[in-house]
Amino acid sequence: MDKQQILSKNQQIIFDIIEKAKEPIKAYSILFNVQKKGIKAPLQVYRALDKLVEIGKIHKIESRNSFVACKNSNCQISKATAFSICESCEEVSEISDNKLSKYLKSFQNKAGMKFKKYN
Amino acid sequence: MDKQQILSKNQQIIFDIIEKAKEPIKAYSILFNVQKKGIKAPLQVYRALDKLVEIGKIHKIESRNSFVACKNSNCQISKATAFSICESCEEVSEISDNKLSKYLKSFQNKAGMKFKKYN
DNA sequence: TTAATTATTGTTATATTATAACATTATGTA
DNA sequence: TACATAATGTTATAATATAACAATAATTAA
Repeated sequence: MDKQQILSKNQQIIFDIIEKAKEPIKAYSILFNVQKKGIKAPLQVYRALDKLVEIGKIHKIESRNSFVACKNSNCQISKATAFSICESCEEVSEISDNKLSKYLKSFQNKAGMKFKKYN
Repeated sequence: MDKQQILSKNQQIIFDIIEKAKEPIKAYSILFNVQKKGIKAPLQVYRALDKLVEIGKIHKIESRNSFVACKNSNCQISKATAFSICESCEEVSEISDNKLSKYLKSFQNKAGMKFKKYN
């Protein structure tokens, strides 16, 4: 059972934006989206992002400087998290813990594509 | 057999710096180091870095915005590359292709430490 | 329930990382 | 040689992230 973390005002606003987004979203893009809600400065966004990453509600895609909501409902911070990123369409998807080792062992997905990079 | 790539002047200068460095090194730190050799602008550094990554001579550690020389002598671009990063001392080491799957399967190294993140 | 502590917020300025745009020179190839 | 491609040089600017300081809200201990 995950202990349910209560988010602060800014954290909740910013988490909602990230969760609604169809794809990884950048800090300054988030900032643009929340200005109507009174969040005006980059630091307000970055602080919320730091916290959300820390408690495992979101992940940072380092190679994209972007953030996504965690899709593995039972994702614990201590578990390994990995993302596959399509080189042509840039689609990013979180790989669940079970799939992870399979993916990495075979280096190949169902469509026969091989992975070059893990970020 | 790897086809030996001949590096251009700037590429060679910048690769030498990275190879000599004991740890991952940042673009602007490289810039500082090569100014005595006539490389003055960030773009000159970034262009060389891009090329060196492309041909597999160096890797970018995305989460650190840093660059390291490839330590796997037979490392091919298409192969998976992974780094372990110590959370306390920040030491970064490249994991060779063979070790990779072992590391990821067991999620544990010889000292009994488990990994939280793969960047 | 006050006092002390910790987390969160607000704000301005600035540091760090990376690319756009344009002009020139060198290198490889038909 | 002529043509194409890769590499270089330079100025300006875009994009990403943090420092430093002040104030307020929430939590915990006495």
